[in-house]
Amino acid sequence: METPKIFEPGKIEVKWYAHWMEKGYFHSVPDNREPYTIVIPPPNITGVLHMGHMLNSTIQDVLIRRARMLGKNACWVPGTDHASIATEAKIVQKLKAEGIQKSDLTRDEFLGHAFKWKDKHGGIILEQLKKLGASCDWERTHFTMDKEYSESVVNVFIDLFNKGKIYRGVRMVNWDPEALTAVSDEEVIYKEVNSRLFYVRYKIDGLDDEWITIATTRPETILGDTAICVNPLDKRFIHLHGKSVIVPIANRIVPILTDDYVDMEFGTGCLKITPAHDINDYEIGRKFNLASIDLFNENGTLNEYGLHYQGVDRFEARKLIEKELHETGFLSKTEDHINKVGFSERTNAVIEPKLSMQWFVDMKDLAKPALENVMNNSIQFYPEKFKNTYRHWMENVKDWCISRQLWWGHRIPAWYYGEGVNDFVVALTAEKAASLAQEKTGVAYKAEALKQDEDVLDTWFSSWLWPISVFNGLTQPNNPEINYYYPTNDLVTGPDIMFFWVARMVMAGYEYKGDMPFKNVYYTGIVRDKLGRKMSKSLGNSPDPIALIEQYGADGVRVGVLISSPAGNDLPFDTSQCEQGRNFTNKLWNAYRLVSAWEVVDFEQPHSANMAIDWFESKLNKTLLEINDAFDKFRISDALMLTYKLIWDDFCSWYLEIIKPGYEQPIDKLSKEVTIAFFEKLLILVHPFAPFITEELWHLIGNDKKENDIIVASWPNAGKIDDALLVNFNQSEEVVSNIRNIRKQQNIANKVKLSLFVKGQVNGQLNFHSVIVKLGNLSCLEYVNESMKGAFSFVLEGKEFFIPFGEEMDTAAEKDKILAELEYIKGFLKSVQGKLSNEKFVSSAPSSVVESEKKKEQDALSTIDILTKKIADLG
RNA sequence: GGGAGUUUAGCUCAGCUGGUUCAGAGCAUCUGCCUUACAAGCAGAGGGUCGGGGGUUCGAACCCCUCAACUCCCA
Repeated sequence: METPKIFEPGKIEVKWYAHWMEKGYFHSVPDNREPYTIVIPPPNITGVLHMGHMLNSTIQDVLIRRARMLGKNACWVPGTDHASIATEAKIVQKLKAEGIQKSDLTRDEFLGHAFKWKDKHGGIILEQLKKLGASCDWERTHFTMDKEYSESVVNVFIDLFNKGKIYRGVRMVNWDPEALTAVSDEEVIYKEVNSRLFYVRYKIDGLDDEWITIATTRPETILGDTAICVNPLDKRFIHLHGKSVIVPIANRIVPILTDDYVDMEFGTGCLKITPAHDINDYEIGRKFNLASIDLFNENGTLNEYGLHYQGVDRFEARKLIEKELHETGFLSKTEDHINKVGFSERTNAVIEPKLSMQWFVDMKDLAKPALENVMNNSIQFYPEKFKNTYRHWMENVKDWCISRQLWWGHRIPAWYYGEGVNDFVVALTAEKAASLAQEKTGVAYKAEALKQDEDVLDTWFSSWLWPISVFNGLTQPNNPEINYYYPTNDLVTGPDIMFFWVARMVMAGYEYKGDMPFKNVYYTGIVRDKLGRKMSKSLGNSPDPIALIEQYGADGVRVGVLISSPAGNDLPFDTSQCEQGRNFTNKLWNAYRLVSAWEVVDFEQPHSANMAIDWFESKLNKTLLEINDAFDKFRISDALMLTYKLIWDDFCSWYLEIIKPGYEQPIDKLSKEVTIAFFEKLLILVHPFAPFITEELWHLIGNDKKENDIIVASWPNAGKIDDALLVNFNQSEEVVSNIRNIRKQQNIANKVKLSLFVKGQVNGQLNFHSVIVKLGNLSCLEYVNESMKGAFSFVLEGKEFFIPFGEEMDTAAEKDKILAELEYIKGFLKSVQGKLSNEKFVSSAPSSVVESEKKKEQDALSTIDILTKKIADLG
């Protein structure tokens, strides 16, 4: 049966993935090989594959596959994250659609629904990764809420609490009124918004018709004012020091304070203080011991302190209060104003600073080794520029709010035995808690009488243990697996989760393993669309990766996403890149078709083939070194491009064209064998990038019988490199290009054979004589002592090449061309001689540079000489 | 407001310690070709004051100053 002209990826992808799985190639167990470990950044359990995952996972798979071929024990641990806020929101939404309110359910009922849903829909993304070819060790798939994993998380909480690094307290936190939970500082995204600045008059208490005007962007919080504040140096207000004002609407009397925090330039220079609803006001409130009036319910509506606005949403209340202030004459004016507002990373709701009782991790000690070991490159960042960002965060790290008012997640193991703020103990089980409580108070408690904290932990409080817990390193310390695989080698992730995740894994690594969690962190860029916009579900500008795989093949897509994506740079993605990737796989396919069709006959190897083999061997070895180097530096795109060019240009366009016998002619045995051997090496080099087609070709090309698979083939070692030969071949390429160029310019058909004469070849033939004859389609290649008249010519490396004219050639055009060349070279000579006649250059430049300039001068002079003669010859 | 980074061909990017690897690559474009593995291809070609200005140097894409634009991080 005829091999199809076009590579069809669909069927073979399924076939080979199943084969690899069946053979257990992805599965790793500790042995005496060197381990190479990557833990996947666990995607949300509810997630579907998007372009970011594509990029990220392809890179990881490339690294893993190459490591496997290098003979390392490669282990890529997959898994998913429970993603508490996102998942809970999804489940709440889904229940709502079924007419069930979360508030109508008990915690256990809700979790029942959640787990059912997770079992049904969770982990779709892992199945999608398989389509991409990801060679994860699926037997090791973990989920951050697995039993043993959860145990680690809870135990870490208990441990940090016992070490005094976790505390509970009332603090100003970022409240998400939509998700109804506190979130960490990192989960708040600040954006500039167009808002308005409201100027509101407050009457001075005890004085007749004396007013002071404040400026605020949040008039709805007036009802929570417990002071106003001016700068002590502000002359405008000195007479008001010590006085009080009456808060409009609330009619409460509050003091005028002085503090240099107040910016005299901003607004009116007079600030209202609402300690419950602004972090800066909160600080001033603490300083002056002010009362805090919390105006809002958890969902962002006003509570009883909102008086007649009770139950109204905060933004609606802003409008209504503006109206009331206006009607009652308190509002003196409003101005347009741009300010920064915090939004929830998850729900996009406007964050409400809110005072509440939460759990925190004290980060100071944890940050120390985490900062140090990144700065001293024990842990390497690629690209290095992210070290700056990392350092800045670490040096200014704030305590981490880890409690979330949700149900989906790891429940905080704190147990309350009374109503007092400190009436709790922290323990794994209620029974343990009961005995601890007894120890603490001297009173006997029954386990059932204790009430467990209702909150769960921040998702990242579990994912920061990922590199340890996927090997059960906390529940079974020093087990053989953790000892073998930890620290892992490379982490591949986006810079957007450097603080959420990377930094905290480093902290947990040093705290619990006394060692780094990984040696290298490769930060990928963000995948953007052609217009430079971030790909997102809401914009609908993200192509469906699975559809892309179906269209271009998994290999094509993998090559497409990697071909222009250097570390840390954004990847402006366009499907044309997948097209390029697919074309590349097709090129490989057709190279195979050519080689496989050659019929072997035992006869002497042509000289040109012999030369091509010598050359390509050197070329391949040299490029292999470059590819290895690119990998070592995490320059994955470069490694791919080097591989791409080695195959497309060097192997297909040059090597195969030289080797290839004439139409329906057989090939000699040796050439075919060597070509197959080259092809196999090339397939190995492409395999990390394009696993499916390479496995297919590997078998088609003859490895089927040997029952070995390319996925476990050995990465080649670079053999000898003959640099002189490479240089020589380069020159021959140029000769051929020049011949082709003359053909093109003179409209000489490729089929017409030409004669080529060379002047200036001192000893015998050109190295690649036979190659030039073949690729130039020459009838003869001869060596002469005199310049030829009536011929096209070109000059390379001091040698003149002549192709005699046919009958009617345009000598005038040829002459113009040479004249232009002459002009150029004269200009060049002038600049070189300029340098050489500059005494300072000659005396201060290194001698090698001066020498090379002198050589340039000589070359230019002789070329000018040749060209001048040529013009004369043309008449 | 503070900090970091980027700016090189139409697009995406290389360019290491200032000097023949110095102006490069891939894609795109243009021109010939359905030449015998591949038109998802082959062969050629044209594209750049290296963001602007100034300086240091015998010599600057590279070092310094300055301006501009964009991006990211933090508050």
